[in-house]
Amino acid sequence: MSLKHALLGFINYGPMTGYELKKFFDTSVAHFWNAELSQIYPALKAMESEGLVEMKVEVQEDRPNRKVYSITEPGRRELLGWLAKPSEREQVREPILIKVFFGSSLSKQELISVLQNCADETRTALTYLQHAHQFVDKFVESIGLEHEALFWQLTIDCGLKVHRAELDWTEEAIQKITAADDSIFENERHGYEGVNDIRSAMEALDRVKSLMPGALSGADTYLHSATSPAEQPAAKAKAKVAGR
Amino acid sequence: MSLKHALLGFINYGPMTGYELKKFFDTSVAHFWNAELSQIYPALKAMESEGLVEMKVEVQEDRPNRKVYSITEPGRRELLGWLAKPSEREQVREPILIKVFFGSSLSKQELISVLQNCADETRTALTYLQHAHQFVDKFVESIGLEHEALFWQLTIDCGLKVHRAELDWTEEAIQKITAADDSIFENERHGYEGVNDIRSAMEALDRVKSLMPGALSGADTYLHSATSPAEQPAAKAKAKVAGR
DNA sequence: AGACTCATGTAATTCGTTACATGATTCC
DNA sequence: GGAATCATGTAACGAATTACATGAGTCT
Repeated sequence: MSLKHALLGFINYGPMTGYELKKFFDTSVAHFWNAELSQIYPALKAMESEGLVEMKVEVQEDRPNRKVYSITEPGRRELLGWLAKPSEREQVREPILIKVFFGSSLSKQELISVLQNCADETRTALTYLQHAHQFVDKFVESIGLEHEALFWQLTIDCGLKVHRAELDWTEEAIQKITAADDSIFENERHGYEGVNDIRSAMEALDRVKSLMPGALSGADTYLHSATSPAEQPAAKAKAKVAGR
Repeated sequence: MSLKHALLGFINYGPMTGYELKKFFDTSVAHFWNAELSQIYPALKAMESEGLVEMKVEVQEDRPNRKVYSITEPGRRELLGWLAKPSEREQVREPILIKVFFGSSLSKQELISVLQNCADETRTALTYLQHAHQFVDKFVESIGLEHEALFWQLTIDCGLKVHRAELDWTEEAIQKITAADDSIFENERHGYEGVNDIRSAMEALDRVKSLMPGALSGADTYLHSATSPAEQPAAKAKAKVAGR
């Protein structure tokens, strides 16, 4: 669970409230991690009962009281341990790729506008990240946290690179689709009746699989392979080695 | 909810069972969408009761009966409607970027090995996708579905481009970190006491924000902006225009 | 007058993963 | 003899989003 560790990371900068944590999230890691207040408050409570943080109430007259959380020694240890551990990857989920995958059901124009829309959003994201880069520069200068700048900027660089690649792909995809023969679209209206027999398709799958031993063995392996030996209890031996 | 639509997409190829759907998922869209059987079966049941698919039991002697689902007219309409609609983006969550963001707490060596590990995983994913590309070629040839090849390959191309960008970033990050001054690491052991005062940091944030009006306004905007006018009930007017 | 900021939460719901349950057959 | 394939599910749990609730103070 990364949320707790992200919270710990911020609280490690200095004691703060849930409300302030939300602000930090929104102005710094929003492009790769979101957290709602309704998630932050219970998380803090849980972390307190686990002894990772301590809470002190700051009484206020005119506004609601503040609950200020600070990190404890076990909390700091937990944070450092997690930071140094190899990263679990989150399962990718890209609705746009589902649309492209089944694109033969759409008209050429429909598919292109879906992609166009996608490209526009990516451009917006890129602009945002470029601003964010400048923002970090100014912020770091304003408060004197030059030692953090490298790390913060790196996360933005990652977003920029990945989004540029996405945009690149989207534009290329639009070109390829534009250039494609009309007959591959709107399959239903072209008398295309789907795969006549699913079972023969499945057999074809198996045939090709056996032609390429190991090729797709990674399907389930390559994603969740935070395979530090400690976490892979040898007893289970569930690894599907399939052909290697 | 994209899962239902992905299922519809496959069932649109031809009638099939939950078990077969899982196989198709694993050999075709696994790199951008995962689905467990325990999720597929209830989803199919729900879709049946919504009238999007129809089910027929195929009795078998030696093995458990098969429940074969086929798409209905409303189901096909639902699928086509969803495919043509601009795509919702899923919120990105990248634990690795949290680690980099708080990288100043680690030693240089620790951070580098986390990234090294990440690079290795990305390389594995790239290899997988290259195999997948060949796999699709052979499969398409074997069963004669040339009209689908373009779409299927495009989804793999996307994965390849994005992962190459990720790898690129990771390697660059490792270089930058290697080159960085040692003093920015293991901040706690360098007498770094965090941000002395969170409140002054928050003020600095606000100051820089007002210097760059609109710069970070996109934080919440740029992600979930599947802003087809129909879905944005003007009545709410919740848009945080903040400075523009 | 209406919206936004500060500051806390709870409850409901959705989406997804992991674990558990069954049971014959077939492959090594 | 043990594992994998075929074929269906349920139950528990976890993470995250959305909606709902409260209420004073400030900004436009």
